[in-house]
Amino acid sequence: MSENRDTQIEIENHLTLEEQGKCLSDNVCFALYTAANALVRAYRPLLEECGLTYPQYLVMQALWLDNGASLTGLSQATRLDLGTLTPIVKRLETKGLVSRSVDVKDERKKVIKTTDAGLELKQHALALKEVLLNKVTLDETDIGSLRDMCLTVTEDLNRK
Amino acid sequence: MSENRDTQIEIENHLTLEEQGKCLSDNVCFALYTAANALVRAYRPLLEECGLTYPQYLVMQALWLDNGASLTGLSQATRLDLGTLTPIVKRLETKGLVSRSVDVKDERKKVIKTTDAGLELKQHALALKEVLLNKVTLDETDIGSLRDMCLTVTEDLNRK
DNA sequence: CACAATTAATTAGCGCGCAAAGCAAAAGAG
DNA sequence: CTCTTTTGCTTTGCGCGCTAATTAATTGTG
Repeated sequence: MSENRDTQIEIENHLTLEEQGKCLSDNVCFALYTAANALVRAYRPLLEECGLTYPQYLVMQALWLDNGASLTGLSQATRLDLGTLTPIVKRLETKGLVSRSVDVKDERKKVIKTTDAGLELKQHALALKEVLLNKVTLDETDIGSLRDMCLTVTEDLNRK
Repeated sequence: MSENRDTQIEIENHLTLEEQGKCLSDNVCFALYTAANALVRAYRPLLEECGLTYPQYLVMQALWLDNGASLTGLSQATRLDLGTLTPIVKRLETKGLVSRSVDVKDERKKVIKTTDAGLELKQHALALKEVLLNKVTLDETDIGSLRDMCLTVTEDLNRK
């Protein structure tokens, strides 16, 4: 029985090569990937009220916290690539939620500012977070450690 | 002091409308979204050895566990939309890793099978998971609860 | 001061991820 | 057996997310 248990541990810990479980759900990677997709999918109908997609919502949140940020600044805040960010911010500009101007001190930089309309969205949009979190059956403590573990994973994977 | 503490709790628990923190990292949603992006990004160079993207890798894993599945079956296993899955499987077919044939019992269904080349990838590809997990500083227990919480979130958000 | 190196942002290209619309095969209903 | 409904898959359109290549402004160097 002790040997049997050792074999189990061996399988669980690193010998996942051959039959690492009976379904994809046994993988953290799959679970993480799927949860993020589910998140965006669940947010979609809610954010539609504000005319935003989830990534656009992220950018707006970053601007509500730091209005007038540069694209590079937004890239660091949202952890989105510049090549991803440029078209997102352009779409926000088209919607009249954001203004893009050239930084007078450094003409390479753009200054992104929320318009009045963009600022008006803040209350409504941030309230949606509660709607979504209310669907989740995890308690506050678990939510907190889920967040922290995700941040750890992100940091670990971005290093090197 | 007691009143002060109540205010704090009020802010943390649901009054996130006004200043819910100083940065996006305070949000589970952002943390989850970002971790999934980091995951795919970190997997990219590793999976390149196999000529796979992460979603393609997911489909291959599903097939290694259940060869001959239908598209709908793969959709349930991978939790990916059919509209997402069709082009992915076609690309796998183009790469010679998968075959697509019509189910003789029900001509609406497609039977997706791994080719010999697709089966040969299994050992190499599944080993990459360890390479990636070794970068993560969380211990086995935390990885397990991260996985479980992600699965819970997915289930919660997919309901209704 | 000229000139290489760096930095900020844009663009093109590819592969998702999903909603919506469409189509053909199968199952149900009368 | 016809006719509606359902099921399985495909296609289109749009918005990411990122890599790689490009452009322009700034900084660093001799």
